[in-house]
Amino acid sequence: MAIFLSTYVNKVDRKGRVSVPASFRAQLTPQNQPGIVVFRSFKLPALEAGGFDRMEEMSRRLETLEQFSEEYDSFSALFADMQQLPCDPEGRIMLPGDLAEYAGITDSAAFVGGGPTFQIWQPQVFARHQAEVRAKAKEKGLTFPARRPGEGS
Amino acid sequence: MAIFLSTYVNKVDRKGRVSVPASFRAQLTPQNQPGIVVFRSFKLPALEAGGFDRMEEMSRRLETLEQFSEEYDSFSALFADMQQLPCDPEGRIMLPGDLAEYAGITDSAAFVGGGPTFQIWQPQVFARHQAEVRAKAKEKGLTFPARRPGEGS
DNA sequence: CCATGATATCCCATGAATTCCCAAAAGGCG
DNA sequence: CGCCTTTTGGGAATTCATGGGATATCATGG
Repeated sequence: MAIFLSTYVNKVDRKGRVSVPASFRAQLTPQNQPGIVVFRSFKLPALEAGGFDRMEEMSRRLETLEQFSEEYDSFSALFADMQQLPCDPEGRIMLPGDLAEYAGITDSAAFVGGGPTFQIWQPQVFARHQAEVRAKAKEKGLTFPARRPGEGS
Repeated sequence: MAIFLSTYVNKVDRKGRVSVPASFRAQLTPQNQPGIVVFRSFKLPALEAGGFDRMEEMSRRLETLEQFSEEYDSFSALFADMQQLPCDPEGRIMLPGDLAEYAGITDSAAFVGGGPTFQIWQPQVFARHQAEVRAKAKEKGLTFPARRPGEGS
C-alpha cells in the first residue's frame, strides 16, 4: 500500500502545471493507472488526492453503506466531484481551474502527505492549518508511534 | 523488534550529511526499506526517529479509523511532518534544513537511543535536557512499568 | 465536413539539489 | 602494532523541479 509522507511545496507555472513530488510519484507508479485522483475536501479549503487504487478502495467502502441512505448519497456525491489527473512525462499534473480556485492555489501548491492519501493546499493556508493541528496534537499527547486506544499511559 | 541504545555524537558535514550510528543501522537493516523516518518532536527541541516499519504500523492503524473523522484527520496530520530519510551507501542521512533548524543542529548531531525509537538532538541541548530529566527522575523516585498481563515476552 | 482557435500534451533544455562512488582519517580490538 | 570497522570528506554523475517552444487534440462556429 502506498504511503505519502512529508510536505513539498512546488510551483505552478503559467500553464497551470505542478510537479507531483518524486517520492509521491514513486508510490503511484506501481499502479496500472498513471496519475492521481483529486476531489475537493468536505471540511477544508484543500484538495484530497490519492492514487486510483485509493478510489477503488473508497468505492468498496461505499458499498458497505446502505444504499439510498443519506450517508450513501453524500459519499457517492464525492465521486462525482473527483477528477483523474494524468501526469505528463516530467511528472507534472495540470490543476483544473475550479479545483485550484477552491483551494486558493495560484502560483504554488503544497503537497501534504497523509499516509494512504495526500492533500494539496495553498502553502500559506496550510501553514496556518498545520500550526493549529500541531497544537491540538500536542495537547492530546500524540507520539511516535501514537498510543494504541486502550493502552492507557 | 529494533532496540536503540546509547548515545552517539556524529558530525554534520557541509552538505548536511550525518552518519547514522552503525549499531542503529544494524537494527534498521532487517527492514526492507533502508533509512529512517524522522519528525519534529511535539514537546522537545529534538527530532523523533525510527525505522520505516513504525510508520507502516501507523498507516495500518489509520486505516482502521473512519476517513473524514476528526480522529483520522489529526492522526494523518502526523504524516505531513514526517520525512523518510534514506541512507547513502556509507550509512549517512541528509538532514533537511528545516528539521536541522528545529533542533538547532548545525555541525554535529547526537543520536539518542530510546528503546524502540531514537531521537536526534543538538548535543549540548541534549546534555542539559538529560541532566534535568535525571534530576527529576531521582527526585520523584520513578519506577519502571511492570509487564502487562497478556502481552508477549 | 472543414476551418479555427484555444487548450492540452509532448519534447527538450537548464540549473539546482541530491545521490553515488572512491578514498582518506579515526577509532576499536586482538 | 597492525587489521578491521566506522566515520568523514570531496568530486562526479544523476535525479528532480521548472521553463519554454513545438506538436497534437479538442470544441466551436461556419
